[in-house]
Amino acid sequence: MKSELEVFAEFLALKGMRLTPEREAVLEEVFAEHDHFDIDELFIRLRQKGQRISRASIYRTMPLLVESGLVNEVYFEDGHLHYEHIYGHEHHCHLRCLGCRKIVEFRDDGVEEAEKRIGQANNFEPTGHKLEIFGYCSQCREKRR
Amino acid sequence: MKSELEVFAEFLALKGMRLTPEREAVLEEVFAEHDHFDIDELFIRLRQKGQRISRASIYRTMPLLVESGLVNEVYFEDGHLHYEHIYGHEHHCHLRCLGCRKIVEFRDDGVEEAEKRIGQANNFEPTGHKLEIFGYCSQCREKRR
DNA sequence: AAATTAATGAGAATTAGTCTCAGTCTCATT
DNA sequence: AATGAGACTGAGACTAATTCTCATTAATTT
Repeated sequence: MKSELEVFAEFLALKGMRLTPEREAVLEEVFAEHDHFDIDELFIRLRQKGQRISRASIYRTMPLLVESGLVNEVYFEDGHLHYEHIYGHEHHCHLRCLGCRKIVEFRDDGVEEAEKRIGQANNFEPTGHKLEIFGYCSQCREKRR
Repeated sequence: MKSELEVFAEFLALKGMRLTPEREAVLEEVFAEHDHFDIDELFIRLRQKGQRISRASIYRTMPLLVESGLVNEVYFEDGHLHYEHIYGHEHHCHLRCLGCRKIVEFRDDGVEEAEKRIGQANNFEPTGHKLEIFGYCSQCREKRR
């Protein structure tokens, strides 16, 4: 399997774009931790590691990472977008606890099938889906009693 | 079945808040058309109907409508949130065409079951879900050939 | 009616994200 | 090694969505 760097390099090459140190730094940091993140977090993490990168470059790089299929926009909350890296991970969706805001990833074959079924029923050719289930985790359920 | 106005009035009363003419106008306009909308559209529609309401009041009212379960945040796009009224409608999710941006509503029992199943598997008590399926509608599929 | 409380509009403030532009870097060609 | 074309960068100006402030108004309670 190709490394994310290879994937990104090929993607950029195909678009006649360059793999610059800044883009590489963003890519690396995005894959450095397995957690959802937002632009500001990424900026701060990069700065802490001594990278001298501007916010503008991060904002410019993110859509490229999304377009190349390495990264996903997970949700919009607190007034800004949140991302996750997805390359190298099986497709998954999210459970979100309305109490503590914890997020749990899950995988479910039924949902994959539903995508196909619903696509057919509506004459759509599905390319993917995003499912969020809201609710309360066991701890928060306890507290609510 | 209660009217949306009754639902909203009860919700507000429960929170010690008032059902003002402005809040009522927003509520009414939200249910006046069955279509997704954003704040600005709503503001313009209200103005066109002669309502003298400020954007601030609309922004203040929307979270109340969402919290009371009458309205849903559908998605974040073009830099702002889009809403739909849901009270009185069966729960549904959305197919989104990546070509023409058309949105089609669908209902699927399998997804409802998946919600329960996934909740149980992860020790969550689900209260709802949001599923978006991305893809291409038949027209856009043609064009892409 | 007075006091209290909630809500409003207007516009200032904030914030995420985009855009501009002058200077830099890369790379293919001389 | 120098050149030129394009791609890329950072800094900060800009835009647009949303929130906040505050003086005023409206409703409710006393």
